[in-house]
Amino acid sequence: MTAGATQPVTRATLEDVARAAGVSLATVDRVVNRREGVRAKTVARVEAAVAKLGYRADLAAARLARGQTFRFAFVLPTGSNSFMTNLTEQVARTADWLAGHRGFIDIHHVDVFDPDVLAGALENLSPAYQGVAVIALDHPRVRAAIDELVARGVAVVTLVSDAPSSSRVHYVGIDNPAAGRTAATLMGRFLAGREGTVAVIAGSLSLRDHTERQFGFHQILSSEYANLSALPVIEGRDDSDRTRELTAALLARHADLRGIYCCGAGNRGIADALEASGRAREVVWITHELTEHTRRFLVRGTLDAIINQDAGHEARSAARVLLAHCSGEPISPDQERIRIDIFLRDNLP
Amino acid sequence: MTAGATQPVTRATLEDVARAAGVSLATVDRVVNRREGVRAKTVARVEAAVAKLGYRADLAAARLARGQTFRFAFVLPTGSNSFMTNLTEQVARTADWLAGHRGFIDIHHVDVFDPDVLAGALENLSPAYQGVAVIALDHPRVRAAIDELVARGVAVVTLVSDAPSSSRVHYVGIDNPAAGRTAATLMGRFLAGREGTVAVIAGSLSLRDHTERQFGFHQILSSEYANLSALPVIEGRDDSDRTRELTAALLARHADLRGIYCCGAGNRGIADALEASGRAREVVWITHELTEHTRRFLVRGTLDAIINQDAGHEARSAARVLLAHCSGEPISPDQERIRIDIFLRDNLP
DNA sequence: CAATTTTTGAGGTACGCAACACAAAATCTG
DNA sequence: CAGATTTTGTGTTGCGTACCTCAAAAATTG
Repeated sequence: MTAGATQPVTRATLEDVARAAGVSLATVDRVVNRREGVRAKTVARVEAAVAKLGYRADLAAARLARGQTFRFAFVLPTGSNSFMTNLTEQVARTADWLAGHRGFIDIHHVDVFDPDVLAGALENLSPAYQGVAVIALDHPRVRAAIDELVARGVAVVTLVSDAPSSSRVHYVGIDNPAAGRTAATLMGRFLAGREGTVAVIAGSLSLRDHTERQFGFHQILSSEYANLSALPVIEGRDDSDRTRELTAALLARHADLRGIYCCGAGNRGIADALEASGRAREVVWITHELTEHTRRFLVRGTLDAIINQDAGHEARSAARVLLAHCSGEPISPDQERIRIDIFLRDNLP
Repeated sequence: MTAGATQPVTRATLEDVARAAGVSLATVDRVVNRREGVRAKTVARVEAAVAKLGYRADLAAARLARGQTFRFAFVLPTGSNSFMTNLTEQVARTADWLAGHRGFIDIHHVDVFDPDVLAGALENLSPAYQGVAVIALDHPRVRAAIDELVARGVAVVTLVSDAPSSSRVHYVGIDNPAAGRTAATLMGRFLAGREGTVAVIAGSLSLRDHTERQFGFHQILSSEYANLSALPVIEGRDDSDRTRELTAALLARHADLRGIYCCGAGNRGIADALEASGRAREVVWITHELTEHTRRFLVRGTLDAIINQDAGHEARSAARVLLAHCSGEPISPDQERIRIDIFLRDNLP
């Protein structure tokens, strides 16, 4: 039958607590906001009343009274691959949402692949920002720039690509080595005992996320799937044309090529080369990031699986974390953990 | 270099808009809240000012001024399998969050597997609720109870299990046929051409979600993987002991059993039987819902993949949808879409 | 143009809390 | 017990919006 505690219809206010505890509003305010100058005995009385009435501060009223506003900068790449375009749009949507909560987001586009340019952008950021989200590069100058921002009291979160040795307060993104391991397990299981070689294509090995994925991939492939041997990593520079040529060469050179793992962009080139070779159905191809292109390749059967990070989730999470950090609220780690999504043809969103 | 529009530091208020449009605060209020009695020309002037200043209502202030509070009921099963226990906890956490936003959630536990009991519970729900989230059963009486609630102006969302023919405003959960298809694709690919039989274990075929998963699974298995033939569906009633015996019998009877797909609960029974048989590593086992148990089986290698729906996401999404619906705000479909997660050993959260 | 209707303005209150000033009471000190 | 100190109470203001009343101005009508 219907069970479950029924709560009061109206919420208790600070005044209710004051009345219940037999003290004044000011004293209750001192207790709840942990200001000093209240005897331990009185604190206990107030806290008892809070517990008894189930008092919860009205966040809307509190925010209004505090009257703080927040300004955040999102530093994103100028580059325009599908994932980054999508991420930018998701950040814009998040900005729209934040605008209703006294928060403003400015999007700054810089060449995040050049450490000096990126570090320079971070150094020149207006001091008006209370928080910064940045697609980081794990480079000394960038690290120093982040550390300096943090030292100035700015909340910095890294987005998609981390700088773990910096003092950023949070990393919003996936565990890239784990993503690589996931790809390797899928590859190994899809190939189920067949012998041959597997190619790994990265955008650039100077990108921490690509390197980490590649590392995770090799780790599992070599330890668990002795039937498969990995070819040396190829750098496609996230460019479709270059990647097409490299893939075509691979296919021509290695008759025993069974799989391709691409841990960066340039997927259109791979698809072209695979389909041109006529071996699209027999070669297992696994790549990252769900875009309109990769979706098409997956549906068509050229692509076998997509490892994805949800850009919308990342944008919202970064904003939430910055907001929570700046207003001293806790975050719920559960909600902010970015998952490694696996998409097959059947579970595409 | 650093580009990107820099926004004003302080947000525009209603007064700013009034000043800019050269009208009074009252008139601006009439325009933004779509009250009547304002000339079209004036409306246009005000709207121009709103656009120019980029005015956005301060949600905190608006909520405070409106002074509305919301009461929602979550109707959850009394049953205590791991997934439902987790869901209940996630709903409790969500309630905690909502409490800060003038919203209250009462959790009602009922036997959702009995249509009459569930319908009765819905019918007897206090009229004080503006919204209800329910793990539905697609049954005429339940449907009627939902329709009546909706007719009374209550926002109803179905959670985890849908009643598509009812007039609920939203379904928070995964696409179950697609989940079944996903499991089948994984099964087919992991078995990569081997011949044999595959068992399907459901909780009960009277549960819409189990039926739908099973349907999706068979659909793909029969059309794409001719090497595998599915055995008749077994009903384990989500009970570990019963499922253990059934699984043990399956293993004994079918030497060519290559895979097990479980679209319900009772996983501990399957694990026991599989491990006792000594065929745990060779039989591909795929199941639903990440729990402490299934996680253990996956890490150990007995279980090969988990199809999951994120209970935390579902609880939060249900609350957000109800809140948005009751306060007339739009929802962002993107954020409310519950994904079909695939977990392998490597991408466990 | 006067009478009527419509539109606009001025002003107020309330929401729940934060933040502050200052006075009153209680407690402690020598 | 006077004086100093700590603790508590009273009171106020403001945040930005919603919603209300009543009067003034403007537009429309006969």
